[in-house]
Amino acid sequence: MKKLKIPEKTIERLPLYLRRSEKLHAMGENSVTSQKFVRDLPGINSDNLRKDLSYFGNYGKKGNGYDMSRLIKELRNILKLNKETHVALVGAGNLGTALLTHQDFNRWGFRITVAFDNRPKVIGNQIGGILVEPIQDLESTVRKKKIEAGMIAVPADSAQSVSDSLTSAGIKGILNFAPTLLDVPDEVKVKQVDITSTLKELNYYLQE
Amino acid sequence: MKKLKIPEKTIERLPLYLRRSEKLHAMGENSVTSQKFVRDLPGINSDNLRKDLSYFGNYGKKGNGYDMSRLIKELRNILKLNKETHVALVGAGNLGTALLTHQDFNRWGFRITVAFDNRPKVIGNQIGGILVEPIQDLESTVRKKKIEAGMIAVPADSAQSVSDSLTSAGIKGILNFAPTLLDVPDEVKVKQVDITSTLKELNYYLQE
DNA sequence: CAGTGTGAAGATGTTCACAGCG
DNA sequence: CGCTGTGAACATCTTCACACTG
Repeated sequence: MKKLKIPEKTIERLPLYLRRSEKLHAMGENSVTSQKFVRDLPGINSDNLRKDLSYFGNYGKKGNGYDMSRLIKELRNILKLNKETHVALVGAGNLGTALLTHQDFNRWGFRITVAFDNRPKVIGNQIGGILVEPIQDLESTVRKKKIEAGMIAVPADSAQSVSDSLTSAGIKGILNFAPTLLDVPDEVKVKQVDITSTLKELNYYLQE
Repeated sequence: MKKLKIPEKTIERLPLYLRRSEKLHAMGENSVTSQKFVRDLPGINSDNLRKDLSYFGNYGKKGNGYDMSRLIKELRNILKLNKETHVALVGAGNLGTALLTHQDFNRWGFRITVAFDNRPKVIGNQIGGILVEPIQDLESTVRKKKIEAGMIAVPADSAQSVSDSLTSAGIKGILNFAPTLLDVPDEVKVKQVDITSTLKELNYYLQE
């Protein structure tokens, strides 16, 4: 087991491993070898799995495999999914609504605590049990409620200004759905979910 | 200029370059150096850009930079965005609705031509100008309308069966929003858009 | 002579192969 | 003796540095 400097690629695979562990656990499997584990995980082989896990500890039993309940616990722990993370949603349009009503987040400790929009028609609505507040209140509310992450689901041209408000309110992570590259301070981590770009990428492969 | 074996990472960046070229073009810039081009493209430097482009041709003028209108044309061409790609959407829930009403796709030649759902309440509705058809009709309609790509926005437990229908109807590319790893024939390219996984990944970086 | 295009060096990520433990 | 954990070999991707051209 090595400490520190864990490859980004490894981190990217951890949620996948967690999902797979839970599935195997639900199927009643207990001791699972790395070989068996990665069946159905396209593009990942047993070496990848073993090496990835080895960065964090010795979770396997030699000659046996990995104990699913143990692995689930370890992965949730590594990904810090045991504590609740409070998330702010900005932009309560179609996508924002989908996110607000997406029940799956809760299972993983993500709680969308507040939502903001700038359109009078939308402000004051309850969506998925969350009140949509005016964008002007963003900074003070985020600060007051100790929100840690933000999701940006606004049109491209306002994404940067929303991002600025979020970061100046002290947010440390942003999930950006707008097709814009955000300029943020170094200590803020941004993950881009750019559906149109992904579709373009897919398109490249579409016509051999 | 080299031919073939273009790195995946390069392909991933092309949509970004296209977006940036269009922005610069709109700003009236014409000849743009690689240095200037990559300002605002976080994580990408001028070497990346020049090398990436060099896989496809010599688009720059030495001592000058790149001509934006030329570059836009070349990139659209490489990504095959000049022809229309017909897309089927499966699952007309909140996310599906967001996708159906997402105008941005059209700009890039993606046309969602048909939508499917299995819930009687939803079937027959028009969303974003598209009629939601019963899932039973998927294979025949997809075949008849020569749909090339599918978007899966159904719950995790039905994603694989939808994927099977899509591929057996001859689809060559899938954008999967369900948190499931799809098992598809080799010739089918899948791109995963897994919001919860991305959020978990972000969460890892969130606490120091 | 500024800035592209590109081999070569360096960094990061993956696969191999096997020592060692249960 | 089977399977993990891990150095070492290999492959891919990024950065460097500079020859070359418009």
